[in-house]
Amino acid sequence: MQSTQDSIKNSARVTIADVAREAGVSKGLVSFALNDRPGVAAETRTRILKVAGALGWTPSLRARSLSSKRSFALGLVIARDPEVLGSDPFFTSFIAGVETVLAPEGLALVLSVVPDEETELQTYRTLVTDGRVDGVFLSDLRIDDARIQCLADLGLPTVTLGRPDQPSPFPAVSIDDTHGIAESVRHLAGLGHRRIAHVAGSPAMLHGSRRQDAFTSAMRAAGLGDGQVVETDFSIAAGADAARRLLSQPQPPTAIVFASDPMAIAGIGVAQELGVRVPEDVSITGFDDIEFARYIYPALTTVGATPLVWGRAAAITLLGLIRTGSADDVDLPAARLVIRGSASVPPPTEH
Amino acid sequence: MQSTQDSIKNSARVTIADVAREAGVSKGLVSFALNDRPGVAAETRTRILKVAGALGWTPSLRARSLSSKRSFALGLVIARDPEVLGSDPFFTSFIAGVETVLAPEGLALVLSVVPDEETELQTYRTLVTDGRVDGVFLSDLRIDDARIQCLADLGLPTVTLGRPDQPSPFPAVSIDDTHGIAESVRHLAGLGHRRIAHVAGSPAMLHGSRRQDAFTSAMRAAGLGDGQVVETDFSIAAGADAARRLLSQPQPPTAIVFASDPMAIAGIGVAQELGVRVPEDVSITGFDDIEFARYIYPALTTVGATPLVWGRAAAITLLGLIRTGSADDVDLPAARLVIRGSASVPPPTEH
DNA sequence: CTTGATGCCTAAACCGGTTCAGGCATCCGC
DNA sequence: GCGGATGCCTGAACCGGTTTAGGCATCAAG
Repeated sequence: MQSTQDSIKNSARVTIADVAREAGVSKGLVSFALNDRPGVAAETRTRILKVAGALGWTPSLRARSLSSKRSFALGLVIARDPEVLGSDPFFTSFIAGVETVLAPEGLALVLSVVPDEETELQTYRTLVTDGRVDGVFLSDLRIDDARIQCLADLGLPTVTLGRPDQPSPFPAVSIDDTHGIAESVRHLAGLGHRRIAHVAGSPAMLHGSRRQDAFTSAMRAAGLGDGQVVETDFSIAAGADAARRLLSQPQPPTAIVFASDPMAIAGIGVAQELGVRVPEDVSITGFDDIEFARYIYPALTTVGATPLVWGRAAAITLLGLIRTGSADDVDLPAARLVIRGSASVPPPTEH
Repeated sequence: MQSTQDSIKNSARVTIADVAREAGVSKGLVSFALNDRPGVAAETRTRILKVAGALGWTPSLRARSLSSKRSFALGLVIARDPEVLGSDPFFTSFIAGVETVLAPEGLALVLSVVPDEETELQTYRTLVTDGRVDGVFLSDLRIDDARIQCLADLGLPTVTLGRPDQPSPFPAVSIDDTHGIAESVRHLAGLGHRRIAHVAGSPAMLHGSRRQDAFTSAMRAAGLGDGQVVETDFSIAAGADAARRLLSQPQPPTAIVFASDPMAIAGIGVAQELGVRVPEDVSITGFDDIEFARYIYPALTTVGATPLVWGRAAAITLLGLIRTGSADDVDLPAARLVIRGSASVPPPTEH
């Protein structure tokens, strides 16, 4: 009978009950010992641990999830057109940063890519009712963002990537991007540019409008007026259109500050196509310092973001929030300008 | 007492037991009715469903996971340097395609980004012992890929992206990329190029070596010898290096076929930096048709991949495999050449 | 009128953990 | 020597589903 049982056991999962029987204690005590909780004699605890190790016991995530009402996973919902998404390396790096924190803790990342905001809200609701995640990262903050209220109503622990423009019950992990934009403007002004334009991101998105404000402020501070601004939706196509419009004017700007690298790269492409030399005829700066920035010609002068670091910080903050119930805002070091070849002195032939 | 219970119930989850009590049947029968299983009278079934709807019952994924030993999630493990990963829009589009299948089914995608292969294998093991996923997508197939055996040993349902070079127990969802490379070579040969080089991807990766073979075959078929080949690791940096080496030769090629768009874009950058005009002095083709390809200058002639479609197909196949225990290989339409401005007739000044 | 099959349903075990009430010693102070 | 606190441990309930064994009618076949 026993040998039969043994051979059966081989194919079955080792449970906490097996450990308890083998160690001669109760199931409950095994659970206590395994979770480092007080109320277990030191000697008993080591014996239980030894037995568990010998038996090759592994906790069942599923059972743990059910009884502890946790899921040991974090969620990230991305609402973007897949086409646009692909060109933006932000998320892959961000996720890689998140993983460096999650993996050692045995936590998983649940990722959703959805087409629009309505679906996104629905996805959050599903994640909660399914108990799929213990918390989420909220990215791509928008002006008057409906998702904040939605997540607050759902009671889902959340960390926002950036500080919302509205009262938010959630900790924010932010990186100051206005500084980098200001630096770009100062850099260009210092090179002698006076007609500097800005290809802004979407004004509906917080980082879009913030960068745009930073641009205007910096222009004024430099005594260069408000500067021409073209608003886009952050897509490459829109960036290219904006560049075409700016450069086709009777008196085009001598420098363009783009709100993102993909748009800036498209801008360089448009300039070249129009026969406008970069940086001789027009200087161009970007934002993000994506890998391509180094490898196109001329290499892109841009503001270096650090999505990997951001991911780490956000993950650490979210874990803290989940475990302790509260977490402080985190401010990452401001993004700095990386000077390369796409920005130079303005053309001398200016009247 | 009842009103007290009612108010308590408000804050608690509606369980299958509540439905059973309200409908005047047993828990088991409710489960049967909810899962469309035979053995429930039609009238009883509708009554149970109505009660469940009225009570706002939602199945507990966690409880379902525990008892049914499924996790209702699929996994994707990506082993790449995050830096390299960011420039490659493949995965984001692929994931978006996967999501279109998963979301309506109420399934989730668990994503891992790991730094190296050893960690990747460990991640698969963890996913299995944790019962975190019901199946995985295996991407970036390598020559003599150790992961196949690992996944087979783990008994984890898997779909491979592409057909492995070894016996594999898993269904493969493939797209023929050799055709596109051949088309590229024929296109260039047709334009009059005779010295065509290939910047290959990693020879350790299946799609790298396959494209390289396709290049060589196509060259021979066109009567142009083997063609010069430089192997890389698919990184942008390596692509740039390769282009620099090729173009700095005494007799540089008049056309370069790159194994990926990011490398091709870097190649165009290098050419411009060296004062080599594209396409006048050197023609360049890529592979993938990433969004940037359209927006750089000159616009990239490249082979159009369809990662979104691939994601959909892979997800459908994996679901089929999980549900029925087997699935057939799927062959997606071959990737086709997209002709843009980066490839043109070779320079006439050739001796 | 039995026998057996079939259809509908119940009760209870089960998945594998967590948690809580309480039992029994032991040790403390008074 | 006694009441109470403390430490260690057990047993059982619990999380919320799925699944199986079996009970009871009903109905067709023999």
